[in-house]
Amino acid sequence: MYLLLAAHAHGAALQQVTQAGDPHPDRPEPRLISASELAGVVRHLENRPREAPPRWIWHRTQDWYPALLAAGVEVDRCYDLSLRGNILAYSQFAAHTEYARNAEKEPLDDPQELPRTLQPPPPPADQGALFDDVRQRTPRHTLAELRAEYAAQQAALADAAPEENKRKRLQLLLAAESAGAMIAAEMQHTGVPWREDLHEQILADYLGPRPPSGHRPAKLEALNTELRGLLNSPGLNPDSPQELMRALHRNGIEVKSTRQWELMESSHPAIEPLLAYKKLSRLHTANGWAWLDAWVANGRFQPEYVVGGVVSGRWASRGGGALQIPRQIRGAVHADPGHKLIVADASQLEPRVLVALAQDSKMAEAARDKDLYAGIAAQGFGGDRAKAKIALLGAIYGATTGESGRLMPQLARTYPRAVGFVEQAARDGEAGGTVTTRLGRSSPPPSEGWFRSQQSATAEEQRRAESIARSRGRFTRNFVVQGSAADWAACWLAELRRRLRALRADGSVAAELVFFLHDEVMVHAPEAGVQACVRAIEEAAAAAKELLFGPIPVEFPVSVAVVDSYDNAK
DNA sequence: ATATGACGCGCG
DNA sequence: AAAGCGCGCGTCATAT
Repeated sequence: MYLLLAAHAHGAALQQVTQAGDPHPDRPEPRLISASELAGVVRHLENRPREAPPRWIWHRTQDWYPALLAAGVEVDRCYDLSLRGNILAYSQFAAHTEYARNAEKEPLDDPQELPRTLQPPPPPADQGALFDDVRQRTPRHTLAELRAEYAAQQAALADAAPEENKRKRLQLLLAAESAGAMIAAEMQHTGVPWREDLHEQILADYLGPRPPSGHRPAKLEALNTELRGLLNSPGLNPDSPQELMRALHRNGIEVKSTRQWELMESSHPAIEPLLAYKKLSRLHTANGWAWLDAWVANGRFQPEYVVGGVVSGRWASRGGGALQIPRQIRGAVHADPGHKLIVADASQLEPRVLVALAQDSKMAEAARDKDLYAGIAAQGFGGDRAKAKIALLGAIYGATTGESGRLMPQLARTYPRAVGFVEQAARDGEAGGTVTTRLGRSSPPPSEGWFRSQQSATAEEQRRAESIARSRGRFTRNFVVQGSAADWAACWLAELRRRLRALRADGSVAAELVFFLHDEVMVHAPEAGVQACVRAIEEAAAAAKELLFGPIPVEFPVSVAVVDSYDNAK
């Protein structure tokens, strides 16, 4: 059952449609629901006995789902038309379709002009009078408009490239992306279990007692005093890179920047306290008491995840730096009493994805090892694991200089297919072309300005043009691997959500997904349910591999840690 | 006073 | 040790 949900004057409008997007012949007429009724109606439709839950079709999951979750209502499935539209508008698998031709494509160089086939968004259905003026200014999508959009997307999908299962892959990507949108809202609603007392203890250990706001903590103040003495700069503010640079130069420390690694080249006695200051200062400003006040409440850290926030398909986040929780404070992420944190990580995901994409059977042999880098080292680098890792990551990122660049020929000799694959992606990008992930997410085309930049008259312009082209080549080279890894992770996450919901539904395990970071998930589970969850995580990983690549001999192992505290996970 | 960009550093 | 990719965010400095 496919149910369209659109904002309406005082609530929502609901309409049953066919899979293709036509009004359903049995019940073609829309149904109007007040905002206060909505959660109850959705709950009812989700829980009808002996009936499969509906597939909700809405413009943006973020506009509807948070309010439903707040009312205690989860939904099983949805299509997020906005996210689907963004993929379909660019996907090379659907480039020939009418949908792609009609989509308003803006170059992605300007983040303000992300293409939205449905723009602007309708306001949340449950917002009060505060938003009334906004509502009047932003045209909302009617049911008819949403239905037309959905029908157009379905038509594009039906018309997508059939060869090598590309259509199926694209369909899978659209479903996984929509599942991701639900998961993002659910994880934000649940939040990461966060012990404020443990966080405060960590801060006290590193920085001293909490200072009045606007003041440096004791340990930072002491280091600052020491620095001022050692650098003969009584008024120095080490937080100012310019001041700091001048003070360093006055003392004969000739650095071009104040970056850590450059400072470490010097053996001046001020360097050690300076690096210590920078480290602690970072903790204080990024994840100190102010952060705790702003982002943690009632024992939970509830960041917003932005699905589709990265062109490669990775998620971004807003608020609290959710994707950068530093190791220093991971001890504050702590399971509730009687619960465990299950932290699972897809080992060496991107290199394994490259193996599968390139169908490099030689590298696949190395990937049979639990430690892929060790396998590569044994085959082509005289057992030197560090070298093998640097070489392989360099191939994925497009390293040209340094050790990584020097190791490339050696890697290419042993693995011509894998290296050839990323080289081809780089050449496509350098030529202004587009590359596509396993499931059909394509890189944005270059802007017109990019093509203009490639037309050069003078030798100087030519050099500049080549540098810009190479930079784009590094982007597309990385895009296919990072993006296909994101494809895999999206399927992993969606499959895991399905399994955890099943465990919850049969009453056996009340486990929740609480965190996701590119190739890592965290599940918060009652102790008795840990084994079932670990199984679900591993099964979901195997399912994701099968969905993307079918029965190929490449493993995607996950390493699972069952811990009380996140800092014990790795 | 507020917006913007560079820098530096956290994460994968 | 950083490098080659993708991000968010706090700070300082500068422009408006």
